[in-house]
Order: sequence, then C-alpha cells, then structure tokens
Amino acid sequence: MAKRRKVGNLLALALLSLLSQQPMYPYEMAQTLKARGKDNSIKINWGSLYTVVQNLEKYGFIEVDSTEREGRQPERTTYRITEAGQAELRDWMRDLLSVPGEEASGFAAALSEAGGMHPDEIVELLTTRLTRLDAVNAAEQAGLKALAERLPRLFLIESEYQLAMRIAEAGWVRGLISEIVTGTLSGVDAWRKFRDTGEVPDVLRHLLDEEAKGRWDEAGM
Amino acid sequence: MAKRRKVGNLLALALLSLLSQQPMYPYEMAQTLKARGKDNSIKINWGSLYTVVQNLEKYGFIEVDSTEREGRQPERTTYRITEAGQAELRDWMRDLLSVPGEEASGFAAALSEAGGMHPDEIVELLTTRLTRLDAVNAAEQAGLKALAERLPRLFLIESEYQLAMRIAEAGWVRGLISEIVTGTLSGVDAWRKFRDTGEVPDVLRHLLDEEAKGRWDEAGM
DNA sequence: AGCCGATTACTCGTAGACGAGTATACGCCG
DNA sequence: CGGCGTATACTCGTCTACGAGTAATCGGCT
Repeated sequence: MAKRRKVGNLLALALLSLLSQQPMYPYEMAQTLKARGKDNSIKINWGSLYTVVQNLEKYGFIEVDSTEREGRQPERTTYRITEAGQAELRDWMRDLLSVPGEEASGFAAALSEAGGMHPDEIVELLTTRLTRLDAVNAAEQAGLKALAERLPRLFLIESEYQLAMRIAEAGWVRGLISEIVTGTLSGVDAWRKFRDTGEVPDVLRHLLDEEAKGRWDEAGM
Repeated sequence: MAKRRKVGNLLALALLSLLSQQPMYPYEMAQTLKARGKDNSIKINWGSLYTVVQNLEKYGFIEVDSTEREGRQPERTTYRITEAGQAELRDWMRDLLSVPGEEASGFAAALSEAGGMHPDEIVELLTTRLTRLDAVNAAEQAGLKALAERLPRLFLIESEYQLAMRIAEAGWVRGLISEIVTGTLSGVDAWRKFRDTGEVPDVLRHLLDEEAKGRWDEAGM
C-alpha cells in the first residue's frame, strides 16, 4: 500500500487526469488547471511542470502526440496518455482514496516541540491560529455557498473536505487552549513551573532517565 | 507569513529543538529522536539528516562545538545551537503554531479528480479508507490510553491532534459515502449516468463552455 | 506605424531530498 | 581467540523540485 510511484509529484496526478480527457501541451495543461481552480489544491510550478511531464514520458505514462509550431513561436509538443498511464492513474487514485495517512504536518511537528516554550506563549499563538482558522473558514464557507448555486456539489467535494478538516482543527485547538488555560491537561502545572522558575519537574527527570535506557518504545506506538 | 525558511525541512526543526537542550553529534540526534518516538511524526532519513545539519551550519543556526575521535572510529562532530539558531527556532515555532494551512494532501487531490471514476468505485474505495481509518484510530486510541498512564498528556498532544484529525476525517468520509449512495450530493445522478452510458450531462457541457471563456475564477475562491 | 506591456511557452541552473552503500568497532558464542 | 553479526557513524551520487530568467508574439494605444 501507498507504494512509491515512479513519478510521485501530485501535479503528475492532475496531469494524467487531464490527459486522460484529451491530449494537450504543457502550457495548456497549466492553463486548464488554473482555469478549473485546481491551483488551490495543487501548486503549479513552472519548473515542476516540465520536469514532471518529462518524467511521465520517460516512464511511458504519456507519449508525444504531435509537435507543431505556429508562426515562429517555440515548438509546442502535444502529449497524450498511454495505456500504462491510464493504468497508473487508476491505480494511484485507488491508492490515494483508499489508504489514509502519510501526510506530515508542520503543525503536528511544532506541537510535539511545544514543551520547549512557555505555556502562556503557546496559548497566545494557538489563539492567533484559531482566529485565523475561523476567518479562513468563514470566508471559504461563503465562497462555497456562492459556488454551490452555479455548480453541482460534486465538483466541490474537495473544498468541502478541506473546510471540514479545518473546522475540526479549529474545534480541537479551541479545546486545547481551554485545557491549557484551565490546567485540565495533565502536565501543564509542572511545565509552567519549569518555564517560570527553571525547576526541573520530577516527571521530566524520570523520563530522561528512562530514555537513556531506551525504554520509550515499549508501549509500541 | 509562513515565510520561506533558509532550511525548510521539518527535520531541521526537530534538530534545532534538540540542540537547544544540549549539544550533540548527528548520529546521536537521530537516536534521540527515535528514542523519543518522534520518528512517527517526522521521518528520519540518513541522507537528509546530514544535509540538514550541514545547511543549519551553513546559515549559522548551529556551529561546531567540538570534534573528537574515540578509538579509531570516524570522527564525531558535536554541534551546538547558536543565538541565531535559537531565534530561528523560536520564530519558526511561532509561525507553525499561529499560521494554519499550507499542507497539501494527496487525498484532497484525489477527491478533486474523483469525477473521472465511476461513483460505485469511489464508494468502494472510500469504504475501504473508512475501515482502515477506523482501525488505525482504534489502535491509536488504545496506544494513547496506555501511554497516558505513564506520561503526562502534555507529551502526547501531537498524537492526540493527529487522532482527532483522523476521527474527523472518518466522520466526513462516512458522510460523503452516504451522500453518494443516497444521491443527496447534487450532481451524482448525472455523474452516474455519464459513467454508465457515456451521455454527457448538460451541466458538464455548460461548464466546459464557460471554461473556454475563462469564467471559473469569478467566484473568487 | 511603432512602441509597450502582457501573454505565451519554455530553458536552465541550483539546491534539496533521499537511499544505498561503506567502513570501523564491539560484543559474544563456540 | 577468531570469526561474525550488529551497532555506530557517516559518505556519495542520483534524482527531484523549483524559481528565475528568456525570448518570441500579440493586442492595443498613441
């Protein structure tokens, strides 16, 4: 599951999908993606675009359909998808849809280092995040509503998904803030003391000892 | 906000955080991260490790503390964090915690291409995802519970976060499946028809026309 | 008629990510 | 006490991502 792809960039997925509908040349692909608003979910990078197209060709997922020049413009190479490309697209989609996980989040990484900062500062930062999340979500919700009048929702599920996730995140952050503030989160008291006075809590000393003996992984997480 | 970092790899964040506690040599950093179970949230890659350390040094965030050799082993270079490094760590943390978004998800990308597959297949795949999500979540929940008995929750927030997000995702997926099955999701009927009979729905034809004229972005999403 | 800015379409160079490979030392089993 | 598996500590080379730069054409305005 979630196996390594020969061409792993998500932009490649979008391109394969595009070419499965009709042949195109690279620049046209980028334009079409932009026109369809896909540049929200996938960043279109000129550098990547041509590398990805090249690699897709290298591995036989797409092939040259024709090359022509209009006037004296630089040559336009039109590509079409191959059988192998169709298969790859299909397989990749199945994989992405059916296998959860894998995404590394900066926020999660930062959370796991949060012990290095003062609780009050964390609360302040999280509050800022929450405000921004709420703002973005409200805007997005309004945007979605507007679009929903002209488009079947089918075309908007991916935005709905992202919105749902961000709403969930907002909820979680709200909860965390209140847990830190009220002290419900076990460990904050010692943490705050440590950050304020420099006094190393027993728990921490304990943990460091255990770590030295490499006992952490025993719980099998 | 969310500005470009001189050293952008999340591994660098972990390393800075580690070195802000005490000087270490690269291999030791990797060991410590593993011992602390951080290899769940951040993948530790030998190749990346040394590149990142090198870059951190290049930009003055860390500096050589000492180099020694025990016996005839390869030289061990111990690094310590600099003032600039402390500042970078702090600033980066503030950024990661207070600014939401930015994470590109493969699932979202796949969702936005879902129109290219048959609804029944999508439902099948989503159901698989749901099963897996539920399984992973149950396991994680159990694991967390076990750990919570020995560790203050403070050390587990990042796992709690990831769990919360995956639970939210499961909920959303469950909803989507039922919306597709029952046909509540506007557009599925036409979609299914199209996939079954090849008959191009009016809506789609309409959209393609508009796209040609570049009207998509007007809603300002 | 001709100039300017936007659009089209790509090229190239660099920096980063990553994995496979390497080389030494240490423990321990027979 | 010799050999071998494992842990230690990196090195190297490839492949990918990306952004800045380029060069031609087109439309419109003076």
